[in-house]
Amino acid sequence: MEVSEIDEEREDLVQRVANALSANHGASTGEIAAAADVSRATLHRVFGSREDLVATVYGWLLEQCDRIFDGSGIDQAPVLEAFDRLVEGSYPIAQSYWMLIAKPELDNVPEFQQGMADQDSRLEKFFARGQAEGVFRPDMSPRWLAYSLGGQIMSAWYLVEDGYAGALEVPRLVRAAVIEGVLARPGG
Amino acid sequence: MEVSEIDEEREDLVQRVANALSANHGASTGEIAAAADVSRATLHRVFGSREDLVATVYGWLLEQCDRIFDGSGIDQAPVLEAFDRLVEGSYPIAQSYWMLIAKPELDNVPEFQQGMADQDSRLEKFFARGQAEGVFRPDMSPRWLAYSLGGQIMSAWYLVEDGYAGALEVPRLVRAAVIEGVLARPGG
DNA sequence: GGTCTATGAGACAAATCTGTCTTATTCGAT
DNA sequence: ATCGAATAAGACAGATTTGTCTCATAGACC
Repeated sequence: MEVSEIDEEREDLVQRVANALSANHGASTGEIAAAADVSRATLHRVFGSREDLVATVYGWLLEQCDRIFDGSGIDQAPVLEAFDRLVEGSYPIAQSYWMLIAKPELDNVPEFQQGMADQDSRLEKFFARGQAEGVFRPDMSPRWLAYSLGGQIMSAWYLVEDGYAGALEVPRLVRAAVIEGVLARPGG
Repeated sequence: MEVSEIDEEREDLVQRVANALSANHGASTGEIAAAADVSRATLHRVFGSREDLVATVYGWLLEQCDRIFDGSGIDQAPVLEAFDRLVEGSYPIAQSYWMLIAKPELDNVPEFQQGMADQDSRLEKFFARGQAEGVFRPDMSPRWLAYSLGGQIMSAWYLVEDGYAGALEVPRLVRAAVIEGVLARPGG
């Protein structure tokens, strides 16, 4: 058994646990284990206590977010191209990431507070860059634009979850709604 | 003690319990009681079991939503006027209402499923009406526009919660972001 | 085949949560 | 001042959850 396979299995497990926790924040270790398709004993062997498990999942989500931001070229790629890649990349973990925001379980863990603040700042800088380049309107704070995008991606996740759109439509829908707005335009 | 005062106190209590549950979905009755500033005994006397308590809060939130929709003139008022009142009215309960969406606790209670489906449909109809009147762009489904607005209001709630905007700015911010979009326009 | 490792199943005590009760206190009304 | 209703505080048993342990099984590797 190779090391990379171990890692892959472990990451798959973390992913499944994250999904289980996202779907039901207060799930017991028994429910999490069932949803992740492992025994409760294995869950404890791998992650330790429930608190450790949650911390591991949170840390993993923050790492995922970092990778998605990196991969989208958020810091240097042309703004509108990065925007599309950002939406496409972050949409799958939208619900899980929202759990980070909504859950106060780890409010007293400075590491996670800092990690989330860093993600927020990075997205805020992206919109500030877009404004400086004249792409985004300058009369709303980059912070609000960042929050707004996050909410749209979350909404798109639920739209797909509820069966009203396909996953492949998400980038188009979010782009149209966020970038262009919902107003009908005589000019097209 | 008059009846109306009893009702007011009860409703205040429900409000505080809703806030406590919104801030921490998995809160124990002890935590909820502490957050609502009553004893755990009173909580049980008033609401019954924990499950009954959650059901009461959920029902109350759905009623609130109905009242806000009614008050905004969602079904008949001029679209853009209703839009502003909708945002302004629903913003305070945004986080609480999101709890309804995110929590599967009452998935097996048809009453709540129906109530939420009704709210969704009502908001969807609003956007369909706006499209029919030529106010909203017709190339995105009303369902997506409804979800999108919900996400924006949620984002605005967090923006205020985190101290990056004042409550009074919310209608303007949401209106600008949703209606007009974030793109800079040569035409202003 | 034999061995080693990881896992699932189940049991178990400790901790936590829930629902109920009793008692004392507070507050308003008379 | 006294009464009565509502509450807070605390105790309590039962249920649930958690963390740990043991044992049996399945699969990888020699």
